Amino acid sequence: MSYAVSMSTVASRREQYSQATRAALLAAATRRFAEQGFAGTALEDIAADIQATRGAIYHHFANKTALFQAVFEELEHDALEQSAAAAARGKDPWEAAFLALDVFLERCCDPVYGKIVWQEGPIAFGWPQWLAAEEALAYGFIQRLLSDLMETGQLERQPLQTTTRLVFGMLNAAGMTLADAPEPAKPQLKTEYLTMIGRMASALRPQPSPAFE
Amino acid sequence: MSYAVSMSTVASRREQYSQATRAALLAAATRRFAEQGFAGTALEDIAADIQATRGAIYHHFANKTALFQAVFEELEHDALEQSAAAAARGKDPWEAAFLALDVFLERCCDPVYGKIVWQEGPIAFGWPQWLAAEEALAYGFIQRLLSDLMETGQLERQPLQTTTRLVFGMLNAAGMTLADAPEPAKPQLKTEYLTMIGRMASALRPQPSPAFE
DNA sequence: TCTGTCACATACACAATGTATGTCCTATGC
DNA sequence: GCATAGGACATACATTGTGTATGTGACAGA
Repeated sequence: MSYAVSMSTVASRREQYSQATRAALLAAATRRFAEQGFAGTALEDIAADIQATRGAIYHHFANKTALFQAVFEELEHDALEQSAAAAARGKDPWEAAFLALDVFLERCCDPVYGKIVWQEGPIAFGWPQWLAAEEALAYGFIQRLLSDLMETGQLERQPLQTTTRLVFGMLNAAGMTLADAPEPAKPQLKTEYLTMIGRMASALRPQPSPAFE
Repeated sequence: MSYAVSMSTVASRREQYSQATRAALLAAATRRFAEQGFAGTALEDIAADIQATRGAIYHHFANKTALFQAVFEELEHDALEQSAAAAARGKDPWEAAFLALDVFLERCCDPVYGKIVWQEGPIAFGWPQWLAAEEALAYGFIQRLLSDLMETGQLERQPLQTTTRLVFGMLNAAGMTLADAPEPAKPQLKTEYLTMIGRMASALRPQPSPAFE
């Protein structure tokens, strides 16, 4: 190979190896956590997948929860980026919200994402801390979308927190269900959730005046 | 100890003592699980609360999960009974649903119920098994309410499973939030959730002129 | 080539669950 | 009454998994 110095600063040989094992650990942990859950996964097994020992894990991560958090944040960060990109393509706040919703549901059809972020997340962190983590991620994103809708008068001015939590709860349900569903049933389920969530959210439009769109 | 007056007919002295410790274990476990969570509670501590040892626990329950399940089912069974009683007072399916919702939200203001059933439940059982347990309890109850509404033409005939999961998801969010909320904020929050959930559910009423996009 | 340090491996301490066994007390048959 | 069986626990032990402390070999810099 060539002198591929892709990193900003010189990536010394040792650093490269180190980052490679770290990435491998993340990949192995992702698979294990998705398949066996957080509690059901022993760090020993993750290390063995890499042909390493738990020492490697504890060198790179403070503890089991920190490892899970790294996995979690990587997945959720990517998903959020995709949703945000989709939302940006919307011409108005409503279209933005629906585009984001569509991408989100699509993302949840990946069982790894759905299981880790929506099922195992609250288990690993505990619900309150999971919600706290989400405030900076999906939850916060939803809140901003809803806030935009309210500010522009396209959504009835309801208590923002409560509205956000309810929408979040619906997405939660959708995500978990899609993550658990058998592969062939997913497309059908996805459109069902898309429609129904849309209907419910539309109930909060100022004056439903159905004659006009 | 004095010669206690024999209570019910066939309760031998040993059985009485046994049932008393079992009940005490349930009470102690309920408190511990609610305060420290499932994972954060050691069986040793529960036993110590009763001035007993873990042997007593393992005599009455198969394992830690079974103990939690007993606590869980006791709470959820009572809550469900109250909701069902409220629903029975409704004159039509819609009123029944709203009365049940009101009682449910009130019940969630008890942090013990909210924490154990809605927060710790999925943690202790794992989400899929938690949902499976709920199929016979709150989840199943909601499904019957919605099914009634659809059968009588008071709710648009939407996919029942999907609708149920979404409503369940909203109740989930409401329950968790109320369980976590500081005491003085609860009444206000409760009315907010009552209103908003009502609004969203009403979006599924058959509309004379449905708006389409 | 020497040395310090980084990336791990090894070894150990500890906490918690679950199981196997022991013990006392109560109910019951004679 | 007494002997015996079984139930309600307590005690002791095995196992598993996390987290920490210490050791070691390779790589970078001098």
